[in-house]
Amino acid sequence: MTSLRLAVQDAFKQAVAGLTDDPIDVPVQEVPEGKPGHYGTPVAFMLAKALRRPPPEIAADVVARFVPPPGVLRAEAVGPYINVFVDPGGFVQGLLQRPLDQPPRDEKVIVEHTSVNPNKEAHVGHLRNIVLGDAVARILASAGFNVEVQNYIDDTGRQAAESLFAAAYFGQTPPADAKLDRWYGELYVRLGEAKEQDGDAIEAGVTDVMHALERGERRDDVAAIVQAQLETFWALGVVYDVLVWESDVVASGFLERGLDVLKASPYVTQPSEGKYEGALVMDVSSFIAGLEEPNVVLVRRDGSAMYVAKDIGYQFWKAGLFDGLAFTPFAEQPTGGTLYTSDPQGEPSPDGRQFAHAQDIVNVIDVRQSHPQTLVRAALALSGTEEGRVASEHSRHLAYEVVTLEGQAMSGRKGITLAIDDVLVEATDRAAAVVKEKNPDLANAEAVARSVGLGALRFAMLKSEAKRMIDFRWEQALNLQGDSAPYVQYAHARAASILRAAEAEGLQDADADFAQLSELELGLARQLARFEDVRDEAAAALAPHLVAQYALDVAASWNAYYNHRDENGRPDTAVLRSEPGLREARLALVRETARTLAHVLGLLGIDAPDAM
RNA sequence: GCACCAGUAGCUCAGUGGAUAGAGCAGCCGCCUUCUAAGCGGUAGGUCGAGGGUUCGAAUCCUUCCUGGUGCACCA
Repeated sequence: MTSLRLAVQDAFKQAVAGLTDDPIDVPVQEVPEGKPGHYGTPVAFMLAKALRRPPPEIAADVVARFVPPPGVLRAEAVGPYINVFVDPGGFVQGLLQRPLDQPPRDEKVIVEHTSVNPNKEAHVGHLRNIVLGDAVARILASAGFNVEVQNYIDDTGRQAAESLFAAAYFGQTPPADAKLDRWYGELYVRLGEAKEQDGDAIEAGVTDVMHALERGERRDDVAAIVQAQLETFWALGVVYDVLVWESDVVASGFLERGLDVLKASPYVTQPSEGKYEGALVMDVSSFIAGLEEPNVVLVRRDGSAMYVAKDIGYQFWKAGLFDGLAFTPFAEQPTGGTLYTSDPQGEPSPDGRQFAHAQDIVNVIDVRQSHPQTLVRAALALSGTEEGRVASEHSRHLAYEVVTLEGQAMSGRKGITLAIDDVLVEATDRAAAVVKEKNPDLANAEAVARSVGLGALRFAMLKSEAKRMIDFRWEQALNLQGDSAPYVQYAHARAASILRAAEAEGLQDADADFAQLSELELGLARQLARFEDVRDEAAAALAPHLVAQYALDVAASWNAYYNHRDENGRPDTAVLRSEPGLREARLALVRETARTLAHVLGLLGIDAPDAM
């Protein structure tokens, strides 16, 4: 809440305190369009029962007792509501130069996202995961958290083995200029088809490669695929702090140590007879209600661990309960920072960096994995350790719905996909065509086209709630008008253009006369003032769509202000043609608008060009 | 069968206890003698899936039902 709204709330509390002894929460909300006042409260309703009087009477009483804080002109009872009127000039001034990020606080949160199997190129289904995780990480950082982004590399899984084996099976070696994730992905699909004729031999070969992977023998091959995938993620403007390889997690003994902890739990048993004879199972019925089958297998009869068991060790490590992984730099990321990787030859704290040891854990994984994710949290909670219980409570699964392709489910195995690389090219091309048409003389047209195309794409993935299904259609995903990133970017460019002209004219902020500002400016300023609430709510709910929707709101308010006309239909908000004094005050508001728009877009990982 | 998610304007979606339920797209009517029309204004369009309940107040909370999606392996 802005300081002004807090002050209004306090003043209401003071006024209410004389009427009742009970401490009462006083909500302060925006007054709807068309009603008198700017901020208001329905608190009179809440007092009605205790005071046994009608709300409008109480509202009048509260108004009589209300002492306006600085910046507030007066309060007025509007029926049962109590509304206050704000001084426009003071309000705008209070907004200028406000910090848009929370000061850093000593609370670490790990965001695990992407985690694409290292055997194929990423498609638009993965795009949602990547963009969502990246936006959440940015929002959490802005809300003051110490954020560590992890990308889990499942290098011992079946998929990686299949792609590597496919190359050998078909006798292929990658051409020098091949993008390896795509190259292996195509072979992976071909191998799937070949299984129908030659299933047994392929199965044997894949198994051999899986064993080799477990021994760490094909690490370089997998790393080459990971490198190729990273090129795509970097092109999206996404960066990571550390890659965590499954083989390293296993080799570090986290699996065994996790299992040792669990074996001491009363919920974990190894039946000597029946359906689960010889397996290690966990009874999760006390954690998950309504299960037909309360037992979950952690370790198979043959001694091999299930995914859930492996993940428990990884989650324990994230929470700082296990140590022992070593790290080494993997790459310098073009968009900033060193990317580290787990590596048996590395060191525990390279360059003084300490990984894991997080208080909060966010796992960005699609909704179909909700069940196994719940099992992992159940295992942590039922481990019988206090640390496990805490880790369970502080880990959240950010579940997002799947992306379909023109109504069809995507499938890497069947080759029904749309690669991010291809979508990026198309997005940039479409944006470039529009830039050329709208602004043929634009200096850095190519860079702007990239920002606009990528922005449109990211925005399409973020503007709705994560639990909403997305059907990818070109026209919608690359929409350059309406509810889209380019709409917001354009609003920003417009503001930037005014600021450039003002600078060329040598206008000085010091000449601003804020007293000349009116209701017109206040409307826009109130929109800007919502930012802190939106940011903190989005961080708490892991909900970037709130930020995206807010970006649209700010752009719309600014565009409405920009185009405003008086009763005679003449523009009455032309900043640079305003009277001196008013002109500079308006300019300050425009600067604040541009700053807010750029920052909000930044939280979504979207550029804000100064011209387009 | 059990569990989770969704159902709001023709379409795609915002809005999770407060004031006449909002936006984009599609439709219709306007606005560039321009601080960038990738924009703005207006108009039309809604039994907020259905029924019951809680509340001064419900799209929002509870409950039953309907429809659609997903999940319930010694896979991940």
